[in-house]
Amino acid sequence: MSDQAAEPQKKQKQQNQQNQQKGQQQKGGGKQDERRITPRAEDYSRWYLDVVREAQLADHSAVRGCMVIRPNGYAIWEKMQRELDARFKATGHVNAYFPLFIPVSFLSKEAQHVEGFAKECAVVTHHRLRAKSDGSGVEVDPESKLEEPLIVRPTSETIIWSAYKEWIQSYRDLPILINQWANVVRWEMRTRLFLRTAEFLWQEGHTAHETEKEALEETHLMLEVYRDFAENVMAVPVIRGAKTPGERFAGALESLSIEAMMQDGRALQAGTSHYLGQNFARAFDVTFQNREGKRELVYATSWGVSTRLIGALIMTHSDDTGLIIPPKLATTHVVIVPIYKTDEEKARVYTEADAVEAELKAQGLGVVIDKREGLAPGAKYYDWESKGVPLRIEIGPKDLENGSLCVARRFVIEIPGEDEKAQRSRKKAFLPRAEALAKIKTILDEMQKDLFQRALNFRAKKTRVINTLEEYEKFFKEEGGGFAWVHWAGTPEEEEVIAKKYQTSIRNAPLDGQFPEGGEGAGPCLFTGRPSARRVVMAESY
RNA sequence: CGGGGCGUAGCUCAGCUUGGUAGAGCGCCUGGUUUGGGACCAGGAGGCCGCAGGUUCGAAUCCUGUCGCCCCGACCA
Repeated sequence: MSDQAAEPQKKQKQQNQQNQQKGQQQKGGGKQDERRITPRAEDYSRWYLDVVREAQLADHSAVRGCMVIRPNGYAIWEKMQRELDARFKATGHVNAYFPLFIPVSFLSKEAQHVEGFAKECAVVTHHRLRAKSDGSGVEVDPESKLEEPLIVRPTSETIIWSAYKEWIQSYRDLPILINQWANVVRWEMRTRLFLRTAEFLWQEGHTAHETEKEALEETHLMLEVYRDFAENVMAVPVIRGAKTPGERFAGALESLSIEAMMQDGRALQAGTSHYLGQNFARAFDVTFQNREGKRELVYATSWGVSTRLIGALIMTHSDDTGLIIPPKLATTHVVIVPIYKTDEEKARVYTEADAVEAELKAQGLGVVIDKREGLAPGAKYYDWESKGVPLRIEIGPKDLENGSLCVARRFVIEIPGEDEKAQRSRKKAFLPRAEALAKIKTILDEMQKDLFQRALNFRAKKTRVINTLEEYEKFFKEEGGGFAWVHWAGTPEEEEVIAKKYQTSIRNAPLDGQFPEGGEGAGPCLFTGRPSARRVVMAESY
């Protein structure tokens, strides 16, 4: 046990030593020594951290479990916000803001809710510091103890429903369709940048409705908004479905999710939409007079996506060179790298680069000219590739002479067996200037589609309809795993047993229209043999 | 919370076993030569060796305590 635990450390140390030696032996050496990103095949989770670091998306902060989102990472989040917010508004929602702090007593008003979140709450107990008697700094002033402790919101259902109670009297006050952009804190034991951090940014929608039917429709509508965003903006294919009772949001009657497949075959829950029934209305005594004049409890939904989406984005598209940003989420679409030898060439190349920049900006594209001195063009290529910029335009003396532009795509769809050089030449094209400028947007659109198609192909390759336990075990233990479509009719207890045994879990029970060939219809549960009406998706997960 | 590991330059780490002038690579700064896939030369800046005690003529190194971080596990809307 202890040896196993020590193993990765040892490995890392050895490797660092080797790298160091190599570096010393062959100074200024080849690509191998310049490698800053661990290949996915070697260590997927280190690859992930390397990509985040090289693209300067985020850093670990001085606070345990919390990250600093750097400008490159925040720019992606801002784009996501803009796209999502427009979709929320288009479906009739408005934004508002509720407090960061929630009285402890609020949380406990909904029994399941408090049970789900109690173990990961940050608690505020005092409101003042005082100087230490030995002058060595400050300490909590015991005199300043709060009468009732406050928790830092892990989610806002309780504080929001305490407000809704004040707002709702009649069916005429419904529906309430509110979204909040906020940060929340969940004191997670183990964290990973973007995927699970103690504090994260998200949006949370909280709606109140007259009827169950209307609330359920809202739940499905927002799930569809998330699907549309994931697939058409992030280029991440997702499976929509219902969580099992054991995996439901604390306090929900139904939890819907979108699940995406990462490049290691594991599933990532990318968004959730919950039907909360009358649970929170009951907890906060929120009733309204309905059309028949009778008092009734309000029906609720909540739904959210978080900065975790950035993790999904990375693990769906990026490669061993670094980040790949889908064009629709990029703030910089094109980087221009000038190439020159003499000062005279430099002046001419810069003039052309400025002109190209202006023309592309006029098309509404984000453009940067990399005018850094003393960096070889190749170094700049690697730099921008690791940051995920979709397109690069190289402008050199050759282009000035020929009236051409060299347009290089960040990626092309792989052809099996193709070596790196061949792939590179497929990425680059010398095009007549006018044609290049006219085609940039088309190329970006193509790339957006290619990313989605590539992810879809990958998921298809790692998806299996499975009918026997032997096959199931083989799929996950020997064949690298992925999404297994199986029949399930077990209890929550049985679900836990299976999860422990195979390290897999039920991601969701997919909604209609998504079943793979041969995966439709009823059958016997894979684990218990009991009859099951439809298949669920099982996978290892993040 | 249990088990393991690590704190030395901005980053990755060596030095510690056997105490004696603080090191390497990358990065950074200056100047020059370079520039179509990770340039080179020369010069330079940068350290309370996590923190607090102790042993010693002398501590990055030995001892004690403490704080922090990472990994494995448990936990995880």
